[in-house]
Amino acid sequence: MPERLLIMELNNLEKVRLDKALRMRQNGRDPYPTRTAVSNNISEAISAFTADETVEHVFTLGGRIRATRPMGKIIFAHIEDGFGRIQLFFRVNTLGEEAMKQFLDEFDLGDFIQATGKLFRTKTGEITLEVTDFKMLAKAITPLPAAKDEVVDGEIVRHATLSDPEARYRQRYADLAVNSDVRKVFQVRAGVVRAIRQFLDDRGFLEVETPILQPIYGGAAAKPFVTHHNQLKQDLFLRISFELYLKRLLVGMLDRVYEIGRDFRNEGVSFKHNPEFTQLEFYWAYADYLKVMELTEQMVAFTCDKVLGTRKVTFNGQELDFNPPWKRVELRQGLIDACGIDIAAFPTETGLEEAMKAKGIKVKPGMPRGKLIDQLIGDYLEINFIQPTFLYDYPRDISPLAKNKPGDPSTVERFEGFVGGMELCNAFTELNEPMEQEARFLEMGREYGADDEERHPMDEDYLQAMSYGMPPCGGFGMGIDRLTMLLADKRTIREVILFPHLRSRDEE
RNA sequence: GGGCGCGUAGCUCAAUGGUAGAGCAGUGGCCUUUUAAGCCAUUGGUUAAGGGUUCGAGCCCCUUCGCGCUCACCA
Repeated sequence: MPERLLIMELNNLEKVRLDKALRMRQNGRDPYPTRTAVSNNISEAISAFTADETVEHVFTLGGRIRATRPMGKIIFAHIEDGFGRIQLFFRVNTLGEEAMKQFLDEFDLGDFIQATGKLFRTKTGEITLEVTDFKMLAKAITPLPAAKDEVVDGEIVRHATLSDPEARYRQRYADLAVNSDVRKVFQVRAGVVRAIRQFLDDRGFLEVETPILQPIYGGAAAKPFVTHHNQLKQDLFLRISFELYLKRLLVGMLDRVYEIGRDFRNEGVSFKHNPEFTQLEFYWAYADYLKVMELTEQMVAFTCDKVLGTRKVTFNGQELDFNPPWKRVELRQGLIDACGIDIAAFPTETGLEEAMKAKGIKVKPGMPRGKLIDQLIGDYLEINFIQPTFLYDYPRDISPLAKNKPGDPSTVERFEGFVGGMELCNAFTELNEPMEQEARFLEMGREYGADDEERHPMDEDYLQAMSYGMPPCGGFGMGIDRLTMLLADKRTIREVILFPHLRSRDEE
């Protein structure tokens, strides 16, 4: 075994632990054995014992040492694995003095240990493993960033545990090892994805995968990340949405498709934005945005049932009720009620800009009308939609992929879902007319200008696909991270992403 | 990118411009039903990094790095 860890300058605590590992090896004990004899996880052992305490239960358990209480001739300790926590009881009568000394000399908090013995209850009633044999499974050189723990009312209370957000995100492994509530967040997250898959699979949707590396990006107004294929000498973009590829599949008669995957947007980070995030999109032939609205309510309610067992969710100190139907607010009327501006009365950006200025709203000059409306939504509506709410019927000029509302050329059939003051999802009746789609692309090109990174590039192959005929359909996109935030009661997206993006540390 | 705040021992936190401390962890002892066990003793610091003011800087000033909040940006 090498006697150093070259990547790290070891502090005193780490040197002591490394010395212990080296000493173990010298004494013929492997601090990192290849195999274990673990028979069950801790939760299984406890369940078996409580099911029938009259018979003898012998287990070999593995886990990290979380607390030790040596008391001379006996030692109490707690170990924890991914499923539970249990007390160990070491006694000189059963183990002998040498083994007791070995435990005290070689084992530290955070080490992985394997312990064999039978379960019993101490006189305070705690289920405990009386250890007859034990060995090191993996020595921890760096101490876990936590002191001891205790159990108060069934909850594990870790004292002086890692709490600096930067350290927690950079060393998420330590955060997870030490803060079991963080582990729960990611169980919720996995449950969300599992529930959504089940919901869509049950309704005949086909899960597909489309390119992440795209020669032309589209489907959203966002700045892309750029990369390069060396051999093909071709610039490629990391996708900003799946939309244009998934809708090509409807042309190909895959009538119901969905994808859960990663989108990348080269924009600022915030409590609800991470440069890469997980998105669900589905497309549904022969449906429209009204049907999608209903399916959305059902899907989210189903997810709540599966993951939390309730549709009433506490988020940010407020109770959210995910029972359908969600509140429905028409965009134009919603803005009239919220700020007194009727966007239909201002068909040009200059008119709308004047109206907003008249209300004392700060407006950056030269914004297209769509962006002005977007600002109104953000300022007056989004933050106030705490309970699940659909905002519907958007202006055509901020929705280049959505289909016109019949009889109203300035409005498209689009809705966004808001919960907890935050946009959760976005959906529309999909534009399936190639001539109109081409016109929209050209308009967007004019609106933003050639130098605006957010302009929609013309995707000629997408128009080619649509020209083969695309069935009428509804489409939908939702941020998985944001839904997880709501169900896990986390106010920042970084809490629901295992390794959120952080600036690189400058190491000289 | 702008504004405000923060960065002290492995972890959690103290410290009027005047000798950098505590609890836990660690180390050495005592202790056969404890549970943040207890008791005695004890190690541990380039106060994020660099520069400046001062007799003297963790504290005041400047620069840099990182993080947080917020504004801007963000279909």
